[in-house]
Amino acid sequence: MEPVGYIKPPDLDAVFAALADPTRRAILSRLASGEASVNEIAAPFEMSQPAVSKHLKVLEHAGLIERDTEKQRRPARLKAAPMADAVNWLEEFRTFWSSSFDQLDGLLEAIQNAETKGGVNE
Amino acid sequence: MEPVGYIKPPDLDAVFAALADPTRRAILSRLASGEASVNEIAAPFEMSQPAVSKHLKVLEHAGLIERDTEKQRRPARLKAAPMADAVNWLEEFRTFWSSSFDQLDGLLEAIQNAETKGGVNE
DNA sequence: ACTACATATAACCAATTAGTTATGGAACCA
DNA sequence: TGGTTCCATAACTAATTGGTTATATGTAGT
Repeated sequence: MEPVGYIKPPDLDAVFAALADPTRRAILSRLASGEASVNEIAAPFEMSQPAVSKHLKVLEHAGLIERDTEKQRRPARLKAAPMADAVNWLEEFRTFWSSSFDQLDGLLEAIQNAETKGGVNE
Repeated sequence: MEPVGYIKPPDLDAVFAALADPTRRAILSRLASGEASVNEIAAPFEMSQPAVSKHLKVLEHAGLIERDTEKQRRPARLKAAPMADAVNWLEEFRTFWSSSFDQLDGLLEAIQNAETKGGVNE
């Protein structure tokens, strides 16, 4: 049994890998407007139902969806929490893409990092 | 020649795939504290230099790093812009992970989405 | 009991990935 | 000139991925 208050560390490998496929991103977008059955999810895609079931399994494994079991349908519902983990990791780099950092071309970068003890870690 | 003002569409496939590997994320974190040569990057890892060169190629292809050429070194520097594209895509789902959306268990979700015309797309 | 439906699973396949070792080539040092 | 350092490339391999078709399973309808 897990200790009370246990929080599983975000599996960024699985989350980013799940997000790396356009079909899976489309599925997530679809689920943002409500849960859907496998066939409903599969309809827009030119691909077999088992292929979609596989994508759903990848998404579920990454914690990005949940499956229900009602009658013979197994609807999927969005679980966006792991996306927050992904964004949290990316946010550590915000400095580097905002405020036209590229123009400074790494000048401030060196200075700034010389006086911060910490760093960007996983 | 490209038209003036042309903006290449973000290749989310390549960006997310590049981020899906822990070695590559560690490399990006390393580069956040300044550019580094291939050997400097490779040092902390228990893996051959060619393996690291491959990772760098993946990161470069995703637009996440740039390579210089000075003397015989080929230092890599962080280019974080594609991370902003990734975050932008993820931000569309912020509603679903913030404000304890999970507790509501999809109740508000259905209502809210019934009255918004648009949706979350790629 | 038979049929249709919704989904999962198995077996297979081609392409990609992440690593390896071996080698090549350019730049520096003596 | 010869050796060393830095890096890239080639060739190979094992594992993973994303798809297929065929089949199995559970549920519902008649």
